[in-house]
Amino acid sequence: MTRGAIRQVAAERFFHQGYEATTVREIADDLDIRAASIYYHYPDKQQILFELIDSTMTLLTDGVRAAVAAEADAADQLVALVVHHVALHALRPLEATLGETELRSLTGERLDLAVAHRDAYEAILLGVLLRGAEAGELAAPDPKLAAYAVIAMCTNVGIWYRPDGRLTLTEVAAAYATMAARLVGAAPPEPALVDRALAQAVAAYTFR
Amino acid sequence: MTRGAIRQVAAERFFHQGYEATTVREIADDLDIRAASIYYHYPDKQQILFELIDSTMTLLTDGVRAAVAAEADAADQLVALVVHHVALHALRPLEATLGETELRSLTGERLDLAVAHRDAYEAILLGVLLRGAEAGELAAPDPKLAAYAVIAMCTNVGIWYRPDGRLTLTEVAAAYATMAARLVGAAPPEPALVDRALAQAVAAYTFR
Amino acid sequence: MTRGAIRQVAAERFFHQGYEATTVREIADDLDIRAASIYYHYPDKQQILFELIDSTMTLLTDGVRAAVAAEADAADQLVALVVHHVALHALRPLEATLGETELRSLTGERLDLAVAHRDAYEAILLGVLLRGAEAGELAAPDPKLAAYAVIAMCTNVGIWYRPDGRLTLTEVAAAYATMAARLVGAAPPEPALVDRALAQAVAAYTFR
Amino acid sequence: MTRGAIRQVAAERFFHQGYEATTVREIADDLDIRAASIYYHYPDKQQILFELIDSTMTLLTDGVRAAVAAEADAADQLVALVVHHVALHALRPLEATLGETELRSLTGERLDLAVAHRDAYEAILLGVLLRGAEAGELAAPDPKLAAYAVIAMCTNVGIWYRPDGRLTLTEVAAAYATMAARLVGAAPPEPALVDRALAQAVAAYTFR
DNA sequence: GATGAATGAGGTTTCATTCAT
DNA sequence: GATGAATGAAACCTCATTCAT
Repeated sequence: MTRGAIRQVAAERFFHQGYEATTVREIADDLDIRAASIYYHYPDKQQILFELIDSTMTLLTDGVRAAVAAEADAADQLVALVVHHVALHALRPLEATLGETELRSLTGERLDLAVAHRDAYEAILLGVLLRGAEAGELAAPDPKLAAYAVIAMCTNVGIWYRPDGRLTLTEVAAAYATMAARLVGAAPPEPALVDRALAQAVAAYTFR
Repeated sequence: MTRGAIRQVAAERFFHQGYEATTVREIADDLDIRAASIYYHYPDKQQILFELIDSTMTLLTDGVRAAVAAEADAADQLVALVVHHVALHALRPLEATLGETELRSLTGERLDLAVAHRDAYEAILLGVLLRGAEAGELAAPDPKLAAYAVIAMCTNVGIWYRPDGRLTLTEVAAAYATMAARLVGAAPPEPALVDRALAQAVAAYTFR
Repeated sequence: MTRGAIRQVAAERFFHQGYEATTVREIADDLDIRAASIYYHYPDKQQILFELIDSTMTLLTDGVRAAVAAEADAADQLVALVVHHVALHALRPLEATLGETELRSLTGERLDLAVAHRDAYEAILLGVLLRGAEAGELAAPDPKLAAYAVIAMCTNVGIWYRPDGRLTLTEVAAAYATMAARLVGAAPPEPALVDRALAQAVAAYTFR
Repeated sequence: MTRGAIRQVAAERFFHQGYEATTVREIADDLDIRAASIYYHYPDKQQILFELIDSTMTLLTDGVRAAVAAEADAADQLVALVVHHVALHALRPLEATLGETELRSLTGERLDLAVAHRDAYEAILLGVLLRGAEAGELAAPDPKLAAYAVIAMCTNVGIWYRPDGRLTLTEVAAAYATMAARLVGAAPPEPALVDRALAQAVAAYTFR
């Protein structure tokens, strides 16, 4: 479907050049259609970005919510969340990264929606860390800072991960789960937990 | 000096709106001068961005190199580096963040220079982690990933830190040093080490 | 019939926004059909305007010709013409006004036809005034100017008249007949004459 | 001055083609400058139209207000107003006509201002007719309709008047003053009154 | 009869940049 | 040092129209 194809190539361009530096004509050229045709499918350029950001955020939030609910301990919940976050950014780096880097190009209601979405996501992680701190399971110097740190380091995966790189996705996910766990004073996760969460995540975030 | 004032307000705009979304006229308006006047001081818009990025990267690299050289253990070197990185991004968030978010707007030789600079900086951190791993002091799952993770999480400070926020710069620096140390399997740093490194950093990165 | 419905809503839009500012899509939207469907019924957008203008001009010219022929005195002929003109613009303001305001959007042969039509209509009025002047019945300062003035003032009715307004159509027609008669130095018309002409006009210009 | 020259050629185009059908490029081409240069002088195309309409309306309102204040009888005031209105539309047909035909292309605050202006002008005429009716000097069938009729017929002058036409401006003004006076049941004006009002109007509305 | 999809042409506007003063 | 004026290039977006289904 043309609509999806437009989102696809737009994601590629937005990721590499940025939203502002990408022209509608470039997107059209990539698809061998004329710029005007883009406007049959989308009301404006920003809507393409919005749908990219919104759908990916929904995907991640839904996946993470389920993964967190499936674990009992805060430490395990953190691991599940990290594995999901890393997996999404490794499997769909284009779309996933836009939610961070191109948010500022949204305006008005679209910006409000995306920001609300992002805040809700951060609240999930913060909730885990706070409950873990109360239960004495986790010992981050400061839960809020730890939440920022974990999200920042995991989001970064989208920028350098390559499917054919030095490390497999499993290795990367395990490494980040370990780093995140240690960062908040918890023991490294059982490999089985990482594997289970990763299987879920891969199933949820792989398309086509 | 007008030249510095231009950099100042440009940094503000680039940080909040992005380089592409900022117009030369906006920068001029902020200074109550005319857009044409900008071109007496800078050959083009990109040069403003380049100087902002280049000078800040130099500042950080120089500061970090000295701080690392002053410590013997890899763990202490990591702490010193983290404190410096956090301090720069807390004290000069505008310029420091641009090196990450707006790099892609540089082109040609200016891009090459900035990328080389960034790579050199990452090499410092990676060197510390590798030596620490060899010496058995540090136990990151993977030094390269740990380097990425540490940089990403510390750079993020520039986005949320406020001088009048909930935590003092000392508390933030200590928290990040602790998180970074734990992340690579080391013990939390001595407060004295953090204080010493922070004092250096504040002296180096505070102007005017 | 769709063809008539298209003319209907187009008239509404053309009247309020102007021909140029009205899009084919707006017309289609008003009818809950797609823009492409318009082109099954009309070869192009201009043809809709042309038919609107042409049919209304024909209607008026025919009506006026008959009404004028039915009276003997120039003064009575003028009154009959004014009543018809006012009645058409009051009863069918949308279409009637377009002949004045949107003529310039026609081009080529369609413009020629419409202009010829308009000139023929003006010639009827001018003929009445000239014959009245010759016969000593009327005393306009200048018949040509009087013709322009009478048409302009009567056409204007289409812009403000509302069926549920302060004055009835009969009152409006009588007022304009009086003003037109006086303007050319004639006595105000017999009410019976106005009523007779108006009855004819209403019968001719009311549809559906 | 370029600003004035832009208004000048824009008026020409707007008058003949209509605002919507006129492109910024056409205006620029007429002046042998590039389309972008228009935007150094005007923030947008609509502002050109607005200034054209606004300045002409101000000119007319001021002129008419003074002319009306200078006469004692309602009949004389009507004559003065008609002479001014006719003179403006004869001397500056382009700008004067736009206030009628292109008002609908204004939007937002600019529309509100222009409409308020037009209403204020109509109120002047209506005031004269109402006072004349009360004093028994005038006998229009309906003052409000008479006001509409007078304005419509006089505005129309802008469309056909040519400086080198069959009639001089004095003759045209006298003819319209006579028609307007008769239309409201008054005697034709003294030639001296017409001449006096016309001299004022010509002085006020002739530039360059 | 109707329409989904596409598009050529072109419209308004923006913007970095230039240059004479 | 500064700027008024201008502009080439190009951006986003609109719109009447076409055509295969």
